[in-house]
Amino acid sequence: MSENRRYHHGDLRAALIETSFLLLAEQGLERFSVAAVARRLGVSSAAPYRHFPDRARLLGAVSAIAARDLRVAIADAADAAGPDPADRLAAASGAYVRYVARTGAGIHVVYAAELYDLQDDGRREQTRALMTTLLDLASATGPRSYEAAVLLVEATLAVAHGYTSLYADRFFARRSSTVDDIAARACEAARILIAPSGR
Amino acid sequence: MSENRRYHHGDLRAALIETSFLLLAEQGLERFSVAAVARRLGVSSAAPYRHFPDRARLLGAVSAIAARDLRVAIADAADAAGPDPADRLAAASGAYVRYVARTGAGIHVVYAAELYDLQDDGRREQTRALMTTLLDLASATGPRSYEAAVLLVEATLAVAHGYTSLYADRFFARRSSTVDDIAARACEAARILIAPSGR
DNA sequence: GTCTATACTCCGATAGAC
DNA sequence: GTCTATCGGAGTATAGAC
Repeated sequence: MSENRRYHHGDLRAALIETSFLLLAEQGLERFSVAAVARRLGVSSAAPYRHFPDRARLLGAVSAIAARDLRVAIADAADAAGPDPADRLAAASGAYVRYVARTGAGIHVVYAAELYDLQDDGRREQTRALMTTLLDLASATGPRSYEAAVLLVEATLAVAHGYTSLYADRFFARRSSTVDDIAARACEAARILIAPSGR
Repeated sequence: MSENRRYHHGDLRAALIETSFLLLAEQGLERFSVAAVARRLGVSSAAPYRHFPDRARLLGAVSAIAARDLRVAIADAADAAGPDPADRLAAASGAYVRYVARTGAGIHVVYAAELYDLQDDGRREQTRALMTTLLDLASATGPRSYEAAVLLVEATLAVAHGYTSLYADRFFARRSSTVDDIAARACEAARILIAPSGR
């Protein structure tokens, strides 16, 4: 897996997506570029355009996979959290922090404004499934209306995304800044927001 | 105040900072460029470098002013919120949303990683004063340790920054997406986090 | 399917005229 | 203090050879 390996043979399309995740995690969406991905893979800057017509399509593919993996991570965390609906939704907040800290592909990538016009049914499906999973977790916490469930999902995501962004921007002091620490705090905060009086 | 006005005469340094805020609010830190600021002001791309040696220094000046104005906005909101310490700190969350939605200059600008090495005493002073104001508001909510106050400030900022980021990324549905709506929700969420049992 | 080469655009920054 | 002009570098994307 050396840096200079050529991808004459393998599946460059998959490798491009994989390396895009690495670069997103390392440098964020801000500095993401198709050219840097190609460089990292040791292929020419033109090679990616055989597999993706433009930058947005590559990011769209990354976005779809991120939405799917994020949904799975959230579902797994909810299942690991036990039967209490509030605990299950709160666990989604912690899972979000961990997934996005590891991959750099959070809401800002999944729902990136620059991908808004992109026609990509696979991505649409994954983003919708992600939101459905979150709404189901929220609805399970009580006899809430759809609007209330949306608000609760948004609050949970806001907490998770806020902690994740501050972490990515290196706002937290070194000592208390492991991913698991931040994830635990995001989870705890979400738990309080979901059911302030409960527990 | 037309687009084509020349700034031969006036205070270009101040105009550069002012226009930097406009561009940050319009396009975010991601797309901020010195060249675009110069273009907007109708001066050459070289002109800004008579007033700021490089891009980081211009952003540093913006950062210092943002920290100062944000601190004032937060202090004013706290005073308007009344005597209850929890209400006062929660009001900081709403003030953050409103200020950053208007100016684009939030934590990610004030504490931008790319400005970390910047030697700028004025900016240091403003960022420190901002944090002091927040820590004072947090400490007033109860007999907390310094560490607990830091955690509370971080939670308040995480909520505010999360809502603000989601708003900036156009994540919220059109209908419920006025700045004041989002600010109110951030304030309410912060209020719950600060004193879940209170009120 | 990947390459080299290239065109285009944008940015940060500098040199020197006025 | 601002200008014009320019350099070096980055990125997106395309054309055409292999």
